[in-house]
Amino acid sequence: MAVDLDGLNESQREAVLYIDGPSQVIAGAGSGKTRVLTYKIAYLMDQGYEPWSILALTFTNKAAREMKERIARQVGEEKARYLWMGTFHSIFSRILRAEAERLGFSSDFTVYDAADSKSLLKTIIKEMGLDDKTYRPGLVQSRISQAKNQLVLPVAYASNAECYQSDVEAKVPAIRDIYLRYWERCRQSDAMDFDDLLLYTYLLFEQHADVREKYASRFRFVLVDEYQDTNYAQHRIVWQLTEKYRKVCVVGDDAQSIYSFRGANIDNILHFRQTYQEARLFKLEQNYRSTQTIVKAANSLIAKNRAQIHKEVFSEKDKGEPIPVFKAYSDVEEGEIVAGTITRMVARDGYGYDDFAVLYRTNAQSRIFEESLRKRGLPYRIYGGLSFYQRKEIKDVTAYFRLAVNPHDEEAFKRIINYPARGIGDTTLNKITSAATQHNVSLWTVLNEPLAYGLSLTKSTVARLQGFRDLIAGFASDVASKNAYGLGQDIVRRSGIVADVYRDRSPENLSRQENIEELINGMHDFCASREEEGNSRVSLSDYLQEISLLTDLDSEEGEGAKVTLMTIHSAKGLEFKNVFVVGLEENLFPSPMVSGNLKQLEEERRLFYVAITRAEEHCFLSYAKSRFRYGKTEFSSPSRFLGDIDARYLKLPEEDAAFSRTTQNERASRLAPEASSGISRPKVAMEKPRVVSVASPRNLRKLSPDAPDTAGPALGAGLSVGQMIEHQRFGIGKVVKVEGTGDNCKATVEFRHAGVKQLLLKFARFKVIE
DNA sequence: TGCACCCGTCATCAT
DNA sequence: GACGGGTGCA
Repeated sequence: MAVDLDGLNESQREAVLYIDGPSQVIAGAGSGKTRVLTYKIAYLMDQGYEPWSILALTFTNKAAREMKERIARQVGEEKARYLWMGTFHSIFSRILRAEAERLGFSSDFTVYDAADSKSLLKTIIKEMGLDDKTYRPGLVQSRISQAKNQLVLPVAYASNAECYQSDVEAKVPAIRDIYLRYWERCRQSDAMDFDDLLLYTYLLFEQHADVREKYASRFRFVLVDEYQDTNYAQHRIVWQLTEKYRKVCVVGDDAQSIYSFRGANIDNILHFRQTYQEARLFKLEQNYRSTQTIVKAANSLIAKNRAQIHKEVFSEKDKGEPIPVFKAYSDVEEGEIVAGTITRMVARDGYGYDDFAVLYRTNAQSRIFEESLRKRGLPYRIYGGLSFYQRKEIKDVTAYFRLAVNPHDEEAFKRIINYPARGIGDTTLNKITSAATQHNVSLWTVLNEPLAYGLSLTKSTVARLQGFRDLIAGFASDVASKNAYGLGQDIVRRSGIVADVYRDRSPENLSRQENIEELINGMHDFCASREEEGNSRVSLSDYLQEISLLTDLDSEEGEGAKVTLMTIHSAKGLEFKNVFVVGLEENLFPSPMVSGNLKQLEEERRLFYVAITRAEEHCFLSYAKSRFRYGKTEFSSPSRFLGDIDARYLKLPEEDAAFSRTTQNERASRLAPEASSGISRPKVAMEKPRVVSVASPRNLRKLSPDAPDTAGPALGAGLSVGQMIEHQRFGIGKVVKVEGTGDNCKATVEFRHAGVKQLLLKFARFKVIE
């Protein structure tokens, strides 16, 4: 089967067909980068590469999933599923678990998220008697993170002139000691933070030549997407894997490098050909996404940056309209303008709500838009900010999960040793911690024999500790035999969390109840889909691995078209018909934290470039003259970036037609022309998005202690012969038989394309469509 | 030891 | 506006 390359333009085709050695594809915004990657992977398989010998590293798991689906359409699902595709972090955590004992970790090691690592640093700083004002945990964390991204280990850090010297200058010389202790403590806890996932992968390959050779020869072709946002560690790992066979293709756009704060190094892409000297360079310059005006406006903006690879991005689509710049008098009015414009365009031009995105610099800006959209009844979804897994009650529950899988996990231990309250307070915990530090063992080890470690405790405290120990040990012994869903339910009940949260019906508790139920239901879905794929038992450990690297973007949630609200960073790689880039003010965008630093200022400009180039048909820019921040109203002036765009492509607010970085003349407080037409419209009553009924057990199962499992009608009761359903994997089919009750309820379904299947309703994922 | 309450502090972007 | 730490009382 030959891959059909007709859908590609000349330069795309060249980039796809070159597979003899290293190559670099510089892909302008909207130039079909993903297209090139998917075709190239399909072509590789066509040329005899086995799917499992191809490694493709993407920026988000969602991007990987979508790419896999696109490839599956070309080469078939049964081949595509064996491709190695995912983020650096998820792929390498898989490899690290397989090879964990080489590094002195167990294969069930915990992944510490940013909050865990910050909390551990706080503890260490306190233990060392350092002042946490000088040694701010956030600062220490970012220093250590930087070091790890540069592959600098604690010992090297201490003797590394550059690192240590700059700490001395910043008057924080003890960071090297904190780093060492933090490193040891993570190992003690059998835990890795996000940066460790890369650093230990590098060390694994560096210290174990056989392991490196194993993976270097397994992955005969390595592709890296968004290469402009890789850091040094990632760059080195790619080198370790490809140095010998030199089959590597990196794709990226230096103009869209926006993650330097996470250690991303734009030089990786600028200097790629110094690393791989024989590398071929391909450029994709035709933009298929946006109107000519949008592309030209973006080009005129990015031309103000100095360091970049020269390219001429052009579009042959419609010319399009000039980009309106809205001036609002306040942040609230900015929200009104955006909501009003969306309402108008939906009513007048027939757009759907999912054709709109509101992009901002900081998450804190989302609230205003949330309110203005809600006021008009427009459906929306916010990405980022406090994610589901960061909520307090969810962290409490998952701390139990983590401790069951890995009892040495210090952060999980501290979180729940006294939640729900069981009479083990700070005094006791401090005794345990200091004994653990003193003997270089984990908290769990001390808990097992508190008296042997010389803890002076009252009889009743010893009994309470024993109770907690037995509780966790009981869960731990179930990890190997029970599936994640069953054990998860068990844990929330037996730990006392359910009793605590269902104590009363206060609004906070109701929301906590809902969240915990959603978590447990999510576990059910997770187990069900893994079991449908043929895994016999899906363990709690599998579940934790899955969620530890999930991001907001990865969750496919909610039916119905919704307006997207997200930061520009999260919008990378996405596209929308209509985009609002909001908050274009000095002291906000560019961020005040970068003022004076040219390199960082250029990154902010690239960020703006990314924002504009997300738009296909219409792009809108806006700024507010005043904004409520830090508890008071602040006045602001328009962002200097507005002046960086060639005015030919903009439609400036009337009174600012002569806008050019000179001062604004203050007029009477009335709306800009664009604004008034938007917000004076009558409210439009919005139809709620139609939701089809979901016949999964999800809605029926409640966790309430008085009404365990038996609540709700028998499962499958809603399904009857003759109904049409849509199954997640088998597609549309007709129910021809329903038998059994409760957990054993089975349906026989004739699918249009997949044939006749028996579905165990307990596991099946489908919805009733008529 | 636990809880309620008050006050001071600190605010990007996120795998 | 949100959260953590400290305090005072049961």
